[in-house]
Amino acid sequence: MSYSQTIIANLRQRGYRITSQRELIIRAIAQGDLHLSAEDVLGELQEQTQAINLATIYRTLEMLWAEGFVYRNDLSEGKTVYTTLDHGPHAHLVCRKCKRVIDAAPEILQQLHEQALIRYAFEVDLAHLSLFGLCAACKDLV
Amino acid sequence: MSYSQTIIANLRQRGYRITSQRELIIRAIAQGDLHLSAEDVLGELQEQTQAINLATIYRTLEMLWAEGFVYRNDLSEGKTVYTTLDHGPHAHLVCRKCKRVIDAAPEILQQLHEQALIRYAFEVDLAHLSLFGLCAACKDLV
DNA sequence: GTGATTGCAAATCCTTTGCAATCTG
DNA sequence: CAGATTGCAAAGGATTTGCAATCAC
Repeated sequence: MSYSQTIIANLRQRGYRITSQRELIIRAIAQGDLHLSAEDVLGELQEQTQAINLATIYRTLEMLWAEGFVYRNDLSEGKTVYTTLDHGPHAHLVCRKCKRVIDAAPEILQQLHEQALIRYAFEVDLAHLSLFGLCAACKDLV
Repeated sequence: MSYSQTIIANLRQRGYRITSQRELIIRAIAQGDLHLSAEDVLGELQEQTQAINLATIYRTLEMLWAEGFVYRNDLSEGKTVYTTLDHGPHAHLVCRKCKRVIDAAPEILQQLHEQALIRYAFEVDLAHLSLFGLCAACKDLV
């Protein structure tokens, strides 16, 4: 069973009605490794000539988040982006000067994850990570 | 020298002009351990009957962040908050269930810091990093 | 059928911007 | 004095909301 189907089955079980809109939105967000904003989802769906109202997308994403099926991240770009839970862990390196966002490989988080577990029995949520700092270009300007 | 004075001296050195508005904003944000939004800062200043335009506060906070004097958190819903912390670098492990905050030793971030530099030439801000996840107690409940 | 969900448009909220007036160095 | 910074008001962009129409169960 694909992840989007898992989500749908669970939602039905919890009493939510599965409309064609919800199905499309869930499929869009569950398929990729991307971080999608509400507007991104709209874009994805419009490519398939499936017109859906933005407000519906906002409502659905909010619902999926509240129900625990997607993560919600604010990348300092002014808009909220969502990802599914099976999206592999990785960090966002957000430059505080030029606002560029670099997706970093998950390996750089390994030791942090291990050490937090060993020292504090704390399980760091790797898919939630946004790290601020300075990118190469901006660092050199200082 | 107080931390706000340190900031001011540094800014002057970097060619910024120190206006009364900037001084007030810096004092407001440097004084507490709180996370303040632009509007919060306005509130603080209005208590002292110091009227400052919100746009100025936004511009100043943005500048202070870009220059590395304040930390910025976009994790809370809706609006951006800022903080200064003059004490040593450390990570906050924030449990997303019970909201408990564990202060972690900076060493657990070492490899992450190094790897981000090596792979992406990205300098991660180590101080006042907030990492979300599950603490020991809450992990066992799941 | 009935209550949940959608679409639409207007409303809100946070943040940014253009520009003339005002200050700092 | 020159250029940086402010205030103001208007613009901008993301997100939310009220309400009638529509759809899932």
